[in-house]
Amino acid sequence: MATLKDVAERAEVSVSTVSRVINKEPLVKPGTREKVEAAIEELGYLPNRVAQRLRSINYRKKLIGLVLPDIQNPFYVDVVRGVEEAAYRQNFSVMIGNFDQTEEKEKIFLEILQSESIDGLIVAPARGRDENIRKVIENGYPVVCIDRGLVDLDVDVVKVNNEEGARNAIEFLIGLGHRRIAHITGHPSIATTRERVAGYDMAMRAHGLDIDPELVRNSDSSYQSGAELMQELIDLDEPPTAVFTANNLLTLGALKTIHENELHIPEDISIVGFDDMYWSSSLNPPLTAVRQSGYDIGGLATELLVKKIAHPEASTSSVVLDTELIVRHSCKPPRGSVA
Amino acid sequence: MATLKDVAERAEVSVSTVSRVINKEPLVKPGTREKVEAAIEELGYLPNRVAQRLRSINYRKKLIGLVLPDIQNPFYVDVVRGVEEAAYRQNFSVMIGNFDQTEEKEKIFLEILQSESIDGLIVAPARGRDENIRKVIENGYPVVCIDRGLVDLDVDVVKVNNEEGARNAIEFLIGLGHRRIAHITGHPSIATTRERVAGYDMAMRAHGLDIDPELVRNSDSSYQSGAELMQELIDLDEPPTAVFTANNLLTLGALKTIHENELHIPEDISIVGFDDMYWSSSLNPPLTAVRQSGYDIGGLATELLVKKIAHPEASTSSVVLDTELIVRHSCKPPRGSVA
DNA sequence: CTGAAAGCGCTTACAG
DNA sequence: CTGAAAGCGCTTACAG
Repeated sequence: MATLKDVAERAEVSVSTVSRVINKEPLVKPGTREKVEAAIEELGYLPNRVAQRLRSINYRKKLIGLVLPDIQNPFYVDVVRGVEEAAYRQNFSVMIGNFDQTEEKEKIFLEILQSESIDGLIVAPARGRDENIRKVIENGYPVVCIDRGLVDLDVDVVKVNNEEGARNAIEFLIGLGHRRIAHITGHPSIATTRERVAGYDMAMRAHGLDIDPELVRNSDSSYQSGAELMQELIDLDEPPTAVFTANNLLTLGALKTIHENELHIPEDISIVGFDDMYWSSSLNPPLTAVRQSGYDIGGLATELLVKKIAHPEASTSSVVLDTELIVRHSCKPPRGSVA
Repeated sequence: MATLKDVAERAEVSVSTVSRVINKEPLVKPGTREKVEAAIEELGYLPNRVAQRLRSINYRKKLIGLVLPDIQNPFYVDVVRGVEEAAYRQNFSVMIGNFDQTEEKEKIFLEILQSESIDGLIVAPARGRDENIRKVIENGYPVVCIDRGLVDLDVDVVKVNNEEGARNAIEFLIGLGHRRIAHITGHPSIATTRERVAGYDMAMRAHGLDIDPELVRNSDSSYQSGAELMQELIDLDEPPTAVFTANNLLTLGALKTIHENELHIPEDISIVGFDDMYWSSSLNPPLTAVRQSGYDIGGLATELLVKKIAHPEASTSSVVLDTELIVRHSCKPPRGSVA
């Protein structure tokens, strides 16, 4: 591939000059600029970003890292799209690591990304207290967290109002007449889990409903555990009339179990899931869900990060977006209710 | 962050020696190696991959590019996982580009990846005749295609036997007694589309069934068109009793329309989709599907690419994997049939 | 407005 | 077995 030097020779100028036109610096005589641009065109020259990155000072490496817990979760796919879009718009490349919920893989990715000399990092921390990420921050990299923050560290974070989202879902169910409302939640060490549980508690208490600990079940946030916990709920002496699932994967897992048990939604049981999917209407019946836009979260996180890269001294800021309850057809009043 | 030089000073050796231990070259005295390793440990040194990449000869840059048409399609998510897994196992980083089915974005990504000086590229071409990819190959980059090849170029490809997969699906439906079987296909310029249509044709003819052109409908492979084409099919004077959808997104779109029309699966209409999903059992009823493993395809493609990077002169090879028909509950004999 | 020179953090012959 | 030196393709002061 053609190099800077090739272009310089062709245009009969120095490499410094070529570098200047590539970087759109103003102090180049128009005629010179044209000669150089012609040479670039003729040679099909593409700047070597690796060399640029090596030579550049910190905030111009034009590479950000994105580290995600689970790329199989459609929510994070939306995040990827949002980040990519925003990053490429500002001429940043993005390197993605998916760590399948294991801290070991998270650590490896974080090291690789630092080795790749990123300008900064967008990450959804595995746990609220995340040593791996703390180390990255100590190494001086700008970091913005998405979806959830870090308990003991002051970082930028872009997230959604989980408590309110959960509360709205539960109040919707209560409004329909449900009293025995179950909640299948994620891993308790994840901040979003605790916030969603808090929203559940708050709505229940606000309506004078007791919280039956049997109805609130933990898991590791996976499809598999959504399926298992739903079965436990169904097997209860007094099963719930409605269930609120704390994420995409849990929802899908619960749905599988409900169908296997030949229970009908919403007649036998109502369900509302946290996280909407573009194909929620393809489920039968169409799913009522709490929508958070992964695309927007990813986009905002990227913009925040890019700003932070340019001004590392700026104080941390956090963005909290609202959720939206999308009512479709997976809920109705419980049997025998007069609502 | 600590550099090679820092480590060298600390260990009181030259940078050459440190470089040798990092690269696991054999000719280092054990004692020296230990001193260096201790220094690396103490400083928390991580090699700068950008510098390594810049300095390295071609096949040691340790970076591959992955360019995908649509990361919202769960099949490609599986591909990503397969590629990542295999790549990191061999100490390669991977940079991902998602081009949302547009040739313009594909071109941009391809340029970025070349600028990042990748060792090679894994790509699912947008179209059978893809000028963007041809250019990359001409620039001398090893390329392996997944899912579909290039019509006029001899490239390595890892794919699935689409014709057979489609044929199996249709024969299953015919075996159930269906005669009016519709096929919602992807964009005709994509090779997989044509192969799947060929499988459909073959099965129909083999059983002496006429192919009603009204029942075979094209689209751009998206969720939206799956939904629209399904509606057209339903609105036919003599609607099909079964439908075969050519990919994930098309299946989900068709499902949405079927539910909106309050048609029951499988009583009113049977459906089998190309592409299985880990949550196919969460659909109601659980979906019968032709399974192809994106994970395996991604993994194999990566191994092939890594080999090709090491031996660019090797002749092209292609791997064709088998599909598997996963029978669940979305199909049954048509009404009034005696099967 | 333009060029010569240094240097980013490494690897790779070349000597010894 | 180890070190000094060149160089990957750029950017960035420094002169002019």
